[in-house]
Amino acid sequence: MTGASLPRGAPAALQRIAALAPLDESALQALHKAIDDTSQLPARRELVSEGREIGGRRLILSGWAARVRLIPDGRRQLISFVLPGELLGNCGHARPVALSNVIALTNVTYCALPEAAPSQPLREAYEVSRAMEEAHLLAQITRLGRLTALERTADLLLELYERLALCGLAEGGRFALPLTQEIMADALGLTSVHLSRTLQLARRNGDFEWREGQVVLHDLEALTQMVGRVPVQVSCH
Amino acid sequence: MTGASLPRGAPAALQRIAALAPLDESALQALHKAIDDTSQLPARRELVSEGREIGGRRLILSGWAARVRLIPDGRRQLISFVLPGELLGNCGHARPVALSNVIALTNVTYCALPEAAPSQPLREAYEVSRAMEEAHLLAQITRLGRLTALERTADLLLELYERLALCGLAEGGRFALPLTQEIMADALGLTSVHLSRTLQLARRNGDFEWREGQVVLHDLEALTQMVGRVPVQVSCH
DNA sequence: CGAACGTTTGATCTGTCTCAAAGGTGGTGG
DNA sequence: CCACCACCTTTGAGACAGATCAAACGTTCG
Repeated sequence: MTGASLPRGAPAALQRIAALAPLDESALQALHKAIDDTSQLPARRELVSEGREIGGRRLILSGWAARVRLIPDGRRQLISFVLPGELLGNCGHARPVALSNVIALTNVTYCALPEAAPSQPLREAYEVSRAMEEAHLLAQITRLGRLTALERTADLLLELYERLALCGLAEGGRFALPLTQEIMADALGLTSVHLSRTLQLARRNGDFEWREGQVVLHDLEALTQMVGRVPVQVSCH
Repeated sequence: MTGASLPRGAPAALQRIAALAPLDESALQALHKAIDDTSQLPARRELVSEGREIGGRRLILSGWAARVRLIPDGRRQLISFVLPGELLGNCGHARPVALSNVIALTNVTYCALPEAAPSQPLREAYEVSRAMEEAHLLAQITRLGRLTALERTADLLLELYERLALCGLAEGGRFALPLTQEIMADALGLTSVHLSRTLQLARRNGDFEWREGQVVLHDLEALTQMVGRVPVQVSCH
């Protein structure tokens, strides 16, 4: 088994995986073994490219990535973020093809994940992770389709907060958001100019702040109420 | 095995399933058996309700359904359509919870589907269907986030055309669209008033028409080009 | 015939985009 | 250590897509 020091980000990522499904000793062992062999990718580089065969399942250990769709005329839509503890290439069928590009938004550390035989606890964790991914896509759809700029922004920040909290990267309404406003705008279906104004409005309202890479959500309850948000729940035990 | 007459819609639905993955004799047999026992649901009734445990995998044999998200203040976003040959409750983990409501938009015929053991060809079909569903969600996100009203409408109609064509319900740029403009507007993130005007614009342009439940896409190539659409591809054989 | 429902039309309002320029800020090289 | 450059954020003014509110117009159906 691995020595005392895990790679950067590994504990956080493991925390999330372990929370998805109860893992037995052999599953944990397999994960530790996988994490022994990590890779790095600098910001702006592609992790996955649309239309190409998917390499295999990977786990993000640290850093932010995003699924991106490009429109021929230059417009760009960010489909979803991929955070530490979350998976890439988590498909079930043979020879899957990537449905979108995935790019590193910051420097990213990741590792390959082992295949899991059916009925192994690891398989269950993969499946639950996949269901959560779907839940995030649904949330993104309602954001873009029916919320105003302010609501969209608040809702997305709340979602990111909840997701980061799962691996201990957010707490007390605060977390690090290492992105430019332009990227965030592409996720929200807004222009960066309008996002800038929206953020100012939120500050004036006292709803939330995002400055110098740090987000502060002043009142989680109130914000959740304001955007009519329901927390993600994917399975019942 | 079943007699000569299959339930309404069954051949179309089977056509799509069989195209997803090569099915062996026993898989086809299992499907036929499942289809022997169909259920009906009238329009506007709920097939699945958000937050409740999912019953099991179901196959739509005929009619249209939709996944819907409701916002407390009355706004409504239609996440995706569920068409004949497509699946409901197609999840992989234990005790899954519904992530959205699903309502019947027209009268719907459906049947329960059997569990498929891993490595059974049926399992592969389920997985491919699931990947396609994800592809449709991504498409919906880019539509809502980055396309104009006219582009959104054209893009969605093209998608529906392709999906319906998979089970022989669309051909030559034409298909039946048995919905109200209001429902379509909820899918497109528009108001029904604006959709009405957008449809008129499309008619004037000669791009496409939708009257009395019938859609005509005049030039599939040109339309596809116009909205920068890439056809859905989910796996490579 | 009237009621319910869906579509169309008109007038007006507003949220967000567009284009352009001015400020920061951090990094790099001289 | 400063000057410069690249990149990000902010500000301003104006344009436009789409929302809103209201009413008229068709259908269909009891």
